[in-house]
Amino acid sequence: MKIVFMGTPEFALKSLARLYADGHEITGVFTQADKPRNRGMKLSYSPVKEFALEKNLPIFQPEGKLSADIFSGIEFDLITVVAYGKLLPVNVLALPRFGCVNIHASLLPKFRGAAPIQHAVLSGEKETGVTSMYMAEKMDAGDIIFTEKTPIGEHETSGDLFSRLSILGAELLSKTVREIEAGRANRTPQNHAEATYAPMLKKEMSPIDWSCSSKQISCKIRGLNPWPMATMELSGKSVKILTAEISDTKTELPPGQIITDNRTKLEVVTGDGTVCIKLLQAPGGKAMSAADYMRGNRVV
RNA sequence: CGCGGGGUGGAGCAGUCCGGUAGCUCGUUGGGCUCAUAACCCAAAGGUCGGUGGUUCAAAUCCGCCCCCCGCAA
Repeated sequence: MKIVFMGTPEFALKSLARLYADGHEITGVFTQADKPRNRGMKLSYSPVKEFALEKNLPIFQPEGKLSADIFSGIEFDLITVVAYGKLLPVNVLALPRFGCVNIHASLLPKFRGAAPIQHAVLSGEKETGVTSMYMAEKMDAGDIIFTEKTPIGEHETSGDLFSRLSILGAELLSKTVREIEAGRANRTPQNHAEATYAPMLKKEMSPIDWSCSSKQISCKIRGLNPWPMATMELSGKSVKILTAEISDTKTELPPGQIITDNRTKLEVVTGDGTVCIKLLQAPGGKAMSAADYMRGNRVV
């Protein structure tokens, strides 16, 4: 099958690599324009572009809105989109014979939008997954083809889920394309009434509100990891909390109160209990255990 | 040259502005105390202060260049 692949980050790379490995003819790879990134602000290629370069696939990096004429010189039966970062206008959706297929990292109709994985963790979901669908004009609102579920681990971060779901997503895309080719890909409309939205995360979400429940705080710490990370004030600095565990310490102290022996244990009172800070990262420094941190920094 | 923070015994930090004996909290090792201990007391080992060149009687500290780490930006 001749396929145009559209995607940008690491998450999409797994899918592209899978389609390539499946032997499909990738007639075009669309990815976001190169941007200055990272320390030094050097121009960097997206993971998808790196792969396309390596495999000598034709690369397209249109800026601004997509239009149908960009596709005029390309032969393709299907467009697949995985975390591309741009909306496809209707006239593009109508181009391919087999339609446009998208992999979305949630169990649609829940968590439509840019950050489905993080929001699944943030809201304390027991399970999430990946969905393949025929794309519609509205974002993530297309008819569902297949769904693959996976439980969210008790200690799992967004980053952990990202890597697991990128593989699940690649497998699901592989299966979806296979079934489309065989004419067995049915479409099931979403129940739009149950749709929820997962907007891009913001840095302002970082500070922890200790009046929330321990459970909510745990979800926040895991959901905002690896970016933008949950933070708290510690010895006058904004410190990132990498991992923490809900502890069973009983207390009448007010939320936000720090309980510590200044040596090994660092706990903070929440709305309904306490959480124990395990790994943290001070400004300018590397991640370290709470015990390491307390060797050189006063906490209370 | 995008902006900023940092590199000091095994760990985490202070000392740098204003050059002059390598410091703190831990850890490690040995000893002591104790019914006992991750607690307490005593002692010891462990450092080319990221590298390099320079200034100086003297550099962790001042100046030049280089390396590495972290954050911002997504």
